[in-house]
Amino acid sequence: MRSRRDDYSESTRAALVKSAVRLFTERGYAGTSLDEIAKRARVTKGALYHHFSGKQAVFEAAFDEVESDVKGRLEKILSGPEPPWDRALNGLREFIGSCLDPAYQRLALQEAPVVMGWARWREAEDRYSFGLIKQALQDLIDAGEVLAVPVEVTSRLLFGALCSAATEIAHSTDQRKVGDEIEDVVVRLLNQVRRPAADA
Amino acid sequence: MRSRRDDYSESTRAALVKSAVRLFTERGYAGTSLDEIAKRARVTKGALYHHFSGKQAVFEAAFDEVESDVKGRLEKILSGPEPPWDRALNGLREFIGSCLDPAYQRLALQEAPVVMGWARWREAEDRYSFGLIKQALQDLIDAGEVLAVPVEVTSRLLFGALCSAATEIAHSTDQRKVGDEIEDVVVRLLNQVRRPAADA
DNA sequence: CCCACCGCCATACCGGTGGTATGTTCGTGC
DNA sequence: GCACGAACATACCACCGGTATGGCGGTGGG
Repeated sequence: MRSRRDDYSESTRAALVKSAVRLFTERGYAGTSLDEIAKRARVTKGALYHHFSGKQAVFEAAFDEVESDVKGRLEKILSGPEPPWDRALNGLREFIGSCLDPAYQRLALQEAPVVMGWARWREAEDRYSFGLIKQALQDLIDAGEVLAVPVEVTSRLLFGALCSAATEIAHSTDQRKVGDEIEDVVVRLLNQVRRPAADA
Repeated sequence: MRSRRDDYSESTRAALVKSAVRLFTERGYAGTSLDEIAKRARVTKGALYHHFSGKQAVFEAAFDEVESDVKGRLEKILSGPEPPWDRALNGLREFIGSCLDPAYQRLALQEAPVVMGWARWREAEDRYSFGLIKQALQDLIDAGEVLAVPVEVTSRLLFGALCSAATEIAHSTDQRKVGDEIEDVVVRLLNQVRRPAADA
């Protein structure tokens, strides 16, 4: 049976992750010390090293935390009852919205490739947002909604474009305007590759 | 008149920058110490701190070095005698090729936003490759080659897509194949936004 | 009910690194 | 040829990631 100590342990671990997400978001990976992370979780570095193997492991836990959130929201939309094209468009908006979250932006998109190494980051992304985008594109092709394209590279292009654009939105003073412009351009491009036969 | 000491000074500074580019490319910003950079340039940390204000300044010098190379090659192509559309396509290929250089990829595209901070990186990029891409797109619009689109966000989308794609190429085993696929998809997309009237 | 055990966490300490302060050499201009 | 200062070298400090060790308390067997 689940003991009382297990509750305590999981609680402190969660507190450490939460603290890490916040500090990494605010000051970046290099700018935050393990002592700060531990302090904000009201423990010491000893506790931190009991739950994690090192600073990188703490970062990856924070990374998983943030990515899981976004993945959850995206999955809900992409598996909805609407027609494939609409689901894809809604998912697009949701993803752009997620990129505006400072935590997701800095942790998952900016620092993760540097901290975890590109290969490991790419591997992880396959299980998270990028994987979902790729799946959505594949579904569109299977449903005959868009022309056949190399899925891997095309979704990579789309992913990179969206991340870059979302960062631009997040830092602009008039987020609404820039966001609309980007959505407009992307949708226009997507409509170009849409199968004429499948037109509404 | 230019003294002998000025020659010496510039020489060691150049050696430091060259050393920094190499080590930052191989081991990343966090993974290389100033002592290593100095040692490879056959000086000590004291010399390094005489020429640069700190580690960040060394990185930015290395960043400028790498970016200047790419910018030089791109400018040559984009200001050539060919018609605008061909210049743009050639520039595109050249940029993708540049992204395959490990130094440009890791320093300028991956680590720079993290090390310099996104705002400062963006500012710098406006004067380098991104600025050229934006200019090239503007030229295409001015020449009536492509439909009018919001230049800022569109070039941002394009830039992000290309960087992401190029990284994918660089890490793939069959670079030729992936590279061709990407170029194919991008060109196909570009042809979609091309003004019908300007068709060859 | 008690006690031995061990997971959970705290404390103390080390090596390395970015940064600073100070010393030393040597080319340069008067 | 001499004083001056730029161009470096050396010595040192503070901080941080990581490790080793100590101790407290919940847990389970008798």
